Amino acid sequence: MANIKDIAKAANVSVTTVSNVLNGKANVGPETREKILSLCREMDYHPNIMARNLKSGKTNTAMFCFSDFERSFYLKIINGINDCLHEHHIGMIICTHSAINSFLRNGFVDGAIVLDKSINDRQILDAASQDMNLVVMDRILDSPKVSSVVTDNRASMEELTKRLVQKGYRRFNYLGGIENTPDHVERYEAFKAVLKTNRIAFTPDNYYQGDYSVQSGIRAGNIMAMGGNLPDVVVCANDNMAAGVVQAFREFDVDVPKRVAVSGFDGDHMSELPDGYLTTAAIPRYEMGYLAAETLVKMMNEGMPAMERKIKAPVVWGRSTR
Amino acid sequence: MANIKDIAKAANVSVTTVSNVLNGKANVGPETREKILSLCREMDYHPNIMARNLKSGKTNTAMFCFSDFERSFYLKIINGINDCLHEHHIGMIICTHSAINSFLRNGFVDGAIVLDKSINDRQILDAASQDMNLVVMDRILDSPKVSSVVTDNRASMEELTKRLVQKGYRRFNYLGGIENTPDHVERYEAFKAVLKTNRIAFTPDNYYQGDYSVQSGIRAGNIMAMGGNLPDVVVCANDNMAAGVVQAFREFDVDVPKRVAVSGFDGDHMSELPDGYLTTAAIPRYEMGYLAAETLVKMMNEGMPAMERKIKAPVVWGRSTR
DNA sequence: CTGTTAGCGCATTCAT
DNA sequence: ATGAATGCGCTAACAG
Repeated sequence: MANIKDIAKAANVSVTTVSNVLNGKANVGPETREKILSLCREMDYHPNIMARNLKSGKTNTAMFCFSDFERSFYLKIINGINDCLHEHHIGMIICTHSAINSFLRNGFVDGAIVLDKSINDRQILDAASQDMNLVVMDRILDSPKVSSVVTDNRASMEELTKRLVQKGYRRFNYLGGIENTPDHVERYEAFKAVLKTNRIAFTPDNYYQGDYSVQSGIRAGNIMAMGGNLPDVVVCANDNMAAGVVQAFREFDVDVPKRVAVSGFDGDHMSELPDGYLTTAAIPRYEMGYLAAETLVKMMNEGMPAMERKIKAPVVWGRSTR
Repeated sequence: MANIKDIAKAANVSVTTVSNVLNGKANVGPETREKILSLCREMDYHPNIMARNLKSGKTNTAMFCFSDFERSFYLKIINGINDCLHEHHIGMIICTHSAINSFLRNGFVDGAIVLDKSINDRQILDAASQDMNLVVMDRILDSPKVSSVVTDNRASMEELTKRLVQKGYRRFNYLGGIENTPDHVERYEAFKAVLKTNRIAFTPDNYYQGDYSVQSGIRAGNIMAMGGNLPDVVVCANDNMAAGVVQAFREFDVDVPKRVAVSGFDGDHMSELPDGYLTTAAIPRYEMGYLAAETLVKMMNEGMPAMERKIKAPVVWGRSTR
């Protein structure tokens, strides 16, 4: 592989001149520039990135850290991140939990986007204190050096609930997720707030406790159907549970949406229900990835201070509601 | 960030000694070694990978190149690749078509796994001629320097068909994919060979032409049902088309599998059919990723010559067959 | 407009 | 068992 020295020798100039041409400096004569450029093409010269990085102290590479390979929506996030980074000519490396510590410290990357629950806040703050540019997804860190990109649970659930009310639904059941998780709290509170504003009754009887799993949705659906506690609509804290509820209702011959409507939250493809069936707040995965990357790039390139971005999940209407 | 010089100074030794300790050389006194090691911990020293790479001429990083972010099974492949590379302490970077040329030439990676149809054979052979270690997936290159990992279409379709015959199916329809694609040719030929061996009749009437899409499956299914040409089983060249056939049959109240059984090929999750419904040859995505990575690592580390690996897709029985 | 020089952080001879 | 010197390929002061 030809290096800059070879080019310089062949062109009868110094490496500096070659370097200047390569980096677009103005202080090079036109014919010298041309000669060097054509020589580079002829000799198939490509600058050695390692050397360039070593010199500049930067790598022009960002890392995306995640751990759950089961959820296909990660691919969409990766897609968004990749597109943005590529537009800015920044390389992307992917790593999982086990690799993060080594990568983060040895100057292999200039920044990272972290979406990996197995990495705790402490580790992230540690990395941030070493001047690593960081963006976390799906969590918020109380640090002025770490940006975050999260779903706007409140606004999204608010809109979903509002529109359900507008459609005429009055008797609501709510199937919550794991208690104390921010997702649960925010979605549930937003839901209750809208009902309250509309003076629609909501009692503890109307609340069911789930754990985000399809199973817990089935359980809750069974209980509702068997107990005869069938509302106009069951609002679920995520799609999985909504799928479970639908499944349970099917067993009991409870027509969805004629007898009871069902809504979810997430908007990812599921094997349980056909695409487009479930009314839900669809988290825009690609866009969130893109925005996370964009945020990171601005921090890396322009020294932008850390910021927090909440992304609203648009409501998608399916056949599970009228 | 502390560097090797800082450590050497603090330990009152030369950088050479520190380097030797870090790289596990034997020629260092035990107490000196301990002192240096503890100093590294104290000062939170991490070797600068860029410098190390520049020096060694290697990057210890591999690249996975793909382009289709819509297909969720890519995540499984990535998972397999990642696991293998990580076991060997090799970093992984992901890139898409647009980035490959720059990455491949400037010494940013030591090798690459390519699963991107928008990259043509020529580009790959070019890279190989520059001593880049390469593994291609889902295609075979006629080059002694490029390894390949592909699905063993013949063996898989053979087994699937054999087992269908064993189960008593005698009247077969076949729904083929796009003509001249290796996948189509290999699967179709294997299918026909098994029927022939078993002296089971198969005429052009029993062949339907599809294009791998769900739509083309629906069309074929409609034609079969409307024409009254219903066999015991429809063997499809992929899952998508099988899903289409099932859907068409449902419209015509043709019971699957009681009246007609249906089989597919691929084994990826689909939104059209519930998981576990379709009998199919399930391509082991994770394993193929892992094997591709393993092959690459051996080429990189042990100079293993290029090789070709065919991976059999195990038959998975679902409810679409008896 | 062009060249000389120094050094990024590290591994690797070759001495001692 | 330890150290001094050299250079990987490149960029950037500084000189001319």
